[in-house]
Amino acid sequence: MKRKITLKQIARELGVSISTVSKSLKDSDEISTDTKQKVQAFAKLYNYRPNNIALSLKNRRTKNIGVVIPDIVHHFFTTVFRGIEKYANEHGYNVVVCVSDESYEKEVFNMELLANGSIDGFIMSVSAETQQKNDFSHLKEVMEQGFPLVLFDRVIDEIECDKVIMNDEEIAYQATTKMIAEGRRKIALVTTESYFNVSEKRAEGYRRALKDHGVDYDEKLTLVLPFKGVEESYIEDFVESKNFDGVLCVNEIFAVLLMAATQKKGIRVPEDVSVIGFTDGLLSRYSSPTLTTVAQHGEKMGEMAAEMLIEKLENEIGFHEEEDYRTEIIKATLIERGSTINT
Amino acid sequence: MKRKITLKQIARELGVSISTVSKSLKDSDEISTDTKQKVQAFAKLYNYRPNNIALSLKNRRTKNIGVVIPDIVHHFFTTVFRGIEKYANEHGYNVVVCVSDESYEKEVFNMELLANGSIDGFIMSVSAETQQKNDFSHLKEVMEQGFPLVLFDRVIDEIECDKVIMNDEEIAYQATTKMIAEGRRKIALVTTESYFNVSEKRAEGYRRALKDHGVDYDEKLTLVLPFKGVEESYIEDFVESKNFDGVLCVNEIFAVLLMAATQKKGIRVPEDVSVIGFTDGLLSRYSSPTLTTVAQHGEKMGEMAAEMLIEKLENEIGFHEEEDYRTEIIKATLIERGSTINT
DNA sequence: AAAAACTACGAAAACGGTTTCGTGTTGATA
DNA sequence: TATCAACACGAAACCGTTTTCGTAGTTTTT
Repeated sequence: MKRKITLKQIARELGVSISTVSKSLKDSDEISTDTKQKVQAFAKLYNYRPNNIALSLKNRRTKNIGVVIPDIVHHFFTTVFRGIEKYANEHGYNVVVCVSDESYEKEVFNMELLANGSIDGFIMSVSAETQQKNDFSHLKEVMEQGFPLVLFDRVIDEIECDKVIMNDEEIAYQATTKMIAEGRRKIALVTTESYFNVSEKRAEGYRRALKDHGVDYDEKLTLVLPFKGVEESYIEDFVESKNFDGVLCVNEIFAVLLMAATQKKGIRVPEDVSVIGFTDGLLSRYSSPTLTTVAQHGEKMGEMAAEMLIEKLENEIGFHEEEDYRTEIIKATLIERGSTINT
Repeated sequence: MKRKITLKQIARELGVSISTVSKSLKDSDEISTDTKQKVQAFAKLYNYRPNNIALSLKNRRTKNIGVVIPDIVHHFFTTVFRGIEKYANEHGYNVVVCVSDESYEKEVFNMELLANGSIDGFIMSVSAETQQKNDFSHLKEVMEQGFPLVLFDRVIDEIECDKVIMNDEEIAYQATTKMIAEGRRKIALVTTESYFNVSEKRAEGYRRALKDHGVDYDEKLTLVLPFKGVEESYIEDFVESKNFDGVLCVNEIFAVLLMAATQKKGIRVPEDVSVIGFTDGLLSRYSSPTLTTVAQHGEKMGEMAAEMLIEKLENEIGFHEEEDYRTEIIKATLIERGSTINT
């Protein structure tokens, strides 16, 4: 167990001062070529690497970014995370992840922990419980302490900071419009209880599309499912009792369940009913028929979020002009597969 | 932008020394009750929290653990990660994640980065490329530097360290046996190119089950698919040209693709063919029919790995007895669903 | 009343770096 | 020859803690 070598040890070994070693390794021209070469050779031999912790303390920056997300076992968040990690890594940052598990308390706890020096800034998507409670003091707190914050997907209007969101309303509009173009006139919506502003946005796009194209909006054709613990019977009952020829689902699970329910009843997809979902995950790609779905480009969102955060971090070093916060919109795209009639 | 308050500031404000403040906050009995109360009240008022970086430097431990995995957009790794994060968080550790993306170079690079003080120990699953190259010097390196290492799933026999694996051979044996019990006699295997020891283990279990039950092993009934870029036609061709009444697939994607191919050809699952996969992800739960599959209990693996690592970390503080490395086996279980005939 | 023992606190080292500011030794300049 | 700049390096402060050890001042002991 040989601990990593330090400047002090090199200095002692070579009979010079710590400063000389430090400067030599930075190739400072304060030091003679001779000495520099000697030090550099020695350092190389012993595979010297500066200690990150010491650097962090000195520089007051850790080169770590904190990611706080509600869930990691979830395709969308996973892809966003992938984008963050990728961009961060390419730019010399490491990523510390905390999962809030949709809990307000864990979210607050984790953020406080990270804010005690572990990271330079936050990227997060707030938990369901936090959205319900409508309490964002922990976010304000970290911002006041000078931590840059980038919110993605589940963002908070009342917090002023950088944000990355999707064009939920618009893409739902497009998806609905596509079904109308196929000739569908009785289009259903399967959504979740909506303290999620994203679900709400999607519903709005859906309704606007109906309205714009002169299709009647029937609120009975909207099925609202609970956030946790969806039972298949909810969907089967809906399929049984309602009459529709198109469905927009706010995630791919609902879409696949719905396809299974219709098919079970002998209703064919896409001949009798068109189905469009959200999230381009495994389910969409491998269901039968394959699912036409909204690709959210999570990885791109993650990269964008990381880019915005890192830009703030690097600029902070310079002077502090007026805060200007951006909201970037990542455009979702509709991927046409087998559950709709493609033109 | 009010930076966090430090001991020094409290000391100055209260006209005492830094040591006194530090001791007061630790409720040391070196300090008079009076002073302690004053300091504690002040610290509370200004919400003092010790700086993690300074603590790390002082204590030579970061309370961070490094997780290096090949992929995060992958159900199994995601669940393992979830387990790690959960256990770590409950025990006061944060988790830094690096994704190797199946690349040897990234794996080495990330580990070196993390080893410069960012973390206290590693949990990892080696990349495909590393397994191919058979070069594990970076693992030996970090171990020599005194970092505890826990390997999971894709472990390396030649590295001596703590390990967490699944009983792949045994569960494949069980799965195959189950199909034999159903009366299947022509059982196929769909697997990946096998520099993955896990795939190999599964194949072994499959073969042993056939042998033990007197079923002929026909090597033509084994389909080996590439690691990346599987095309559906490979599977369809296999279904077309071979004759089988049961299939064991080493992951759920292969299983779902295979079910789709058979159904397309008019072969029914499970009436004509039983199908069993690995990984209890969304696909297995929402496919039609639902898939009988091997639940790998990734979360449990993650928790176990974290537990083993943290135990090593906390014990290190004491004295260093003989190294004793454990290999824990997480028992996979067979989840019976609609793609097999359940008894 | 002198010695011993507490009490309550501060100075300083240490963790591992970076960086500013001397300073002794050269060689060149006036 | 006295002065000065350049060169090459070292001392020390600093980042924010913890912890050991020293020490005034007070109290107890003999």
